[in-house]
Amino acid sequence: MTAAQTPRRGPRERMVFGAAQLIRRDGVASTGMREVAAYAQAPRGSLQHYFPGGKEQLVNEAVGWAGSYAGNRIDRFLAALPTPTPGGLFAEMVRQWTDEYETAGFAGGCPVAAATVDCAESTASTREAVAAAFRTWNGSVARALADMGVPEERAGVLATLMIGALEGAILIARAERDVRALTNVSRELGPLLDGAVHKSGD
Amino acid sequence: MTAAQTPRRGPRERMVFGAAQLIRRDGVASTGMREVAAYAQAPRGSLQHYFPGGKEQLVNEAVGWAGSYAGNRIDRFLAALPTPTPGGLFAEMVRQWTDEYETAGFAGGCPVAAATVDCAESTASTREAVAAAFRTWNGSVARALADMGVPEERAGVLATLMIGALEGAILIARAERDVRALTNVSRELGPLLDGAVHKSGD
DNA sequence: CCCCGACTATGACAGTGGTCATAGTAGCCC
DNA sequence: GGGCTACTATGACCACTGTCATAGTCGGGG
Repeated sequence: MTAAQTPRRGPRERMVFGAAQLIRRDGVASTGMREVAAYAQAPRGSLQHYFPGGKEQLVNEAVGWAGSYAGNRIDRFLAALPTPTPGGLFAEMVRQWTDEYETAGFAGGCPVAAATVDCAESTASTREAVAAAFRTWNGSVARALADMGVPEERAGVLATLMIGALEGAILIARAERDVRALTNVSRELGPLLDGAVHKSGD
Repeated sequence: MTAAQTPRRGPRERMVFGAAQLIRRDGVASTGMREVAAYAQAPRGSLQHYFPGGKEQLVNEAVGWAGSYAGNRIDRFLAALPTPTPGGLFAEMVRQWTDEYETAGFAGGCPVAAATVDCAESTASTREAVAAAFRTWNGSVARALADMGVPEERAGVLATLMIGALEGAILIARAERDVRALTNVSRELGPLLDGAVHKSGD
């Protein structure tokens, strides 16, 4: 999961990836450009070369990367599920985090959430990047739900519920250093989500 | 809701309150001590007098204040509800945020969430303060649910679900500058919460 | 060989942060 | 009044940030 473990990518992509990693751990403001370069094992001089827009551009790209990653992840979860159900998908989304927290500790949260908290009011372009990331993510989840038989108009709403509940649970889990909030939310929401399937006549 | 509007309190409390306000808007790292003093209309020299522990202490007290505030708020919501139900309480919790966002704009989020994102990994004492704040808040909600007839062992779990879903929805609403996520989560979770009442034989 | 573009390498700069040191004021008690 | 405590006031310090300027390296095409 660290940048050093994926040296195959070019330095530019490593820096975007590394920025996302550092942001989700320390927040946007506490993540320095020099730190990103060092973490990505990239030369400091490359920062201004690849990101002439400065930190703002780097952060926005990191957020965009995180949004795409989350979206793609949904498709992979779907493919891995033997019999896809909304609750099963949500359980997989949650499990990604419980797995990380149990094996790697509670160091990091969601980079999109971090960027929202730190930049929503101060940096307009980053706020838009965050909104776009949530949109991408939400779109993937909604599409997955629709494929499972959830009516179109409810798929988007439930996708937002899933993402929101997950983000909140991540927050609480990190604060408490306990995955309890994550497992709770998965168990409680599972039946509700499954109940939304195929009830078009509701 | 601003510090300037509540000049009755002493300077120390104004600074704690003001810190919470600034943190929830810009995050912990982007909130300066000088800025807090100016915002609270308190002398800069008082910072080191009242908070010898520095910024860490100020932030921790701000987080603690926010936790108590959120907890007390629950009791007031309960008192205001004609016929208290879990879903009704949750709707009130959500409405506090939709009201703020519709009248005052999307400038601020939850200070506890901001402190979690910015300090969970870097500052141990703040992480504990955040955990305590969530514990306080969760305790108030759980007690309210229990009073409404939710079995004790489920009250705590559902309280965490409510707080988590609310926090996540706040995040998304701020990113999108739209209360949609908040209203969605309230509508979707309401029936689920109400269904938990009085089912001790479940 | 030389030029040129892509990329790297550093040093400097101006701004800001939290914190400390020091001095000053106000009010109360003896 | 003297002295003590609570609080205020300000300037300085040092670490650090994002950004820029400048120069260097390297590889390929003319």
